Amino acid sequence: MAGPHTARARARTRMLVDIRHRALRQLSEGGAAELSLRAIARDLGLVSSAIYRYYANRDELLTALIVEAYDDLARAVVSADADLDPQDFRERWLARCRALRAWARNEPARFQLIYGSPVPGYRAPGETVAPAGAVVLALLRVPDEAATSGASAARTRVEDPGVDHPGLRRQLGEVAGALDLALPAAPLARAVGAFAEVIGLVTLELGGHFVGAFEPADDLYEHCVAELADRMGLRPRSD
Amino acid sequence: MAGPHTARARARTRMLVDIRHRALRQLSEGGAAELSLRAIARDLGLVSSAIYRYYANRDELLTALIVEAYDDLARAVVSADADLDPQDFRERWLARCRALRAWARNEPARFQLIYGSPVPGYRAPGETVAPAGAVVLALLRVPDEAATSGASAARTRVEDPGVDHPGLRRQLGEVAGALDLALPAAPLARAVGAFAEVIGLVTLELGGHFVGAFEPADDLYEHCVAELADRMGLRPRSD
DNA sequence: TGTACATCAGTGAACGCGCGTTCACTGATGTAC
DNA sequence: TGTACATCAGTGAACGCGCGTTCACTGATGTAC
Repeated sequence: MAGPHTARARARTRMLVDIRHRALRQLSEGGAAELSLRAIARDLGLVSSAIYRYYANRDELLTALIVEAYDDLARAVVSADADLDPQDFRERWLARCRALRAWARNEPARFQLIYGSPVPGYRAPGETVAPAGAVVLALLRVPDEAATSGASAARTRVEDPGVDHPGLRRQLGEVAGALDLALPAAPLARAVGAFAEVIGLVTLELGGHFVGAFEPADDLYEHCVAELADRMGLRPRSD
Repeated sequence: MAGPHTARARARTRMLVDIRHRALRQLSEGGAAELSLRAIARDLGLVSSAIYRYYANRDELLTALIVEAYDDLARAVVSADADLDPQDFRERWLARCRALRAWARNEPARFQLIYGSPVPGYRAPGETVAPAGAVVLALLRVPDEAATSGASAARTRVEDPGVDHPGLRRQLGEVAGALDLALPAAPLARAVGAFAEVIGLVTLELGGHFVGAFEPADDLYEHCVAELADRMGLRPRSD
């Protein structure tokens, strides 16, 4: 990351940032399909072809934006519980869920970029997989730590019906391995379902599906993520 | 719907259908942002301006496609349990959830049109609200009927913590009124959460977020909607 | 410290493409008497 | 049953716009000796 400290190198880094910055403005105004290299160049006072000194083509810029969005979101979620008691898994879960929604509402275009409709003509390269995983992990880490830390895990495991289907058990095992999670199959499946519900709630809210029904959706979201905490056996102040 | 039965009227109806049909093909190839009136005209062997005899502009065509997508999806979901025992609420819930996913996988572009990122430059008119409600209703009807039919409702209501927040209770009451549901606040909130999870799971699957993890996602989906059934107290063969 | 050469950001013109929408028009279909 | 008029589907040209990408180029910045 250090790189050469010539004036030219510094100017280049800055230009790369400026390009992404203008690109984000465009995203927020018209979605990923409207993203235009020519418009970015225009905004920056450059001739349209100059952009190609920085990004080889439109897809490369999109990939950079997607990776950065995943990174930012994961960072926002992970840091949301920094000031909380690490053993208070329930409050940590709630804080992280709130952070996800807050980020999405603050940057709806970036949320749609990663969890919305696929961008027409864009094929996500492999390099987006790891950053995407970081977001899931940021949420699943909490029930995972709760499970390994004892108390709540024991309770849920007793009455747990388990995961019937062997294919799903295998998939869950591999996911646990890849994300370095210790959660057994059943609670892991439950956590994945919880993640999907969180994404679903935010998607519906941003898509205007709660207009005229849950508006604002604050209380609904709060209620739902609390219930998800219940479902995952996250009790307050486990000691 | 009958209208005049002249040759001209029949030709017009057919043309309207053909236009939407070609539009759907385009959607499935490039998403809503790529939808082009000129391309549709070209496909149909018309001059570009001829389209305007049928749809006043691009937004009007989009609205027609959106309304039709909601209608189709709602119909697919509602009819999924036609052959089942009406009292077997659990199997009916599973059948309807499976139908929603099957429809979405079969017509991903149409699913994204209604639950994906907002179409740039398009502002949904009021006439899309009712059809959108029909889809939610198609899923929530099952736990609602289960509740009014006795058995399972009694059990859940006893140990139910209820909905704390008065604002949310009011919103839930209004939604219940608008959709003609008898579910009390707490189970209704749970059902809305379940709907969000279903939409979230399908969104994640279509968005490629399960690639390399839950692929295929059949078992995960099956497991999650079964757990949602448990959560809503939908037991098999309630009698 | 100064010079010769290599790097590379930015230019400007061009290629070839697509879009939504308007408008005056032709000619076939439908309606009223 | 036949005629006069109104309706309306489809034409073709045009307006004004935007896009991604390539290419040969100029001139400033950086590097090696």
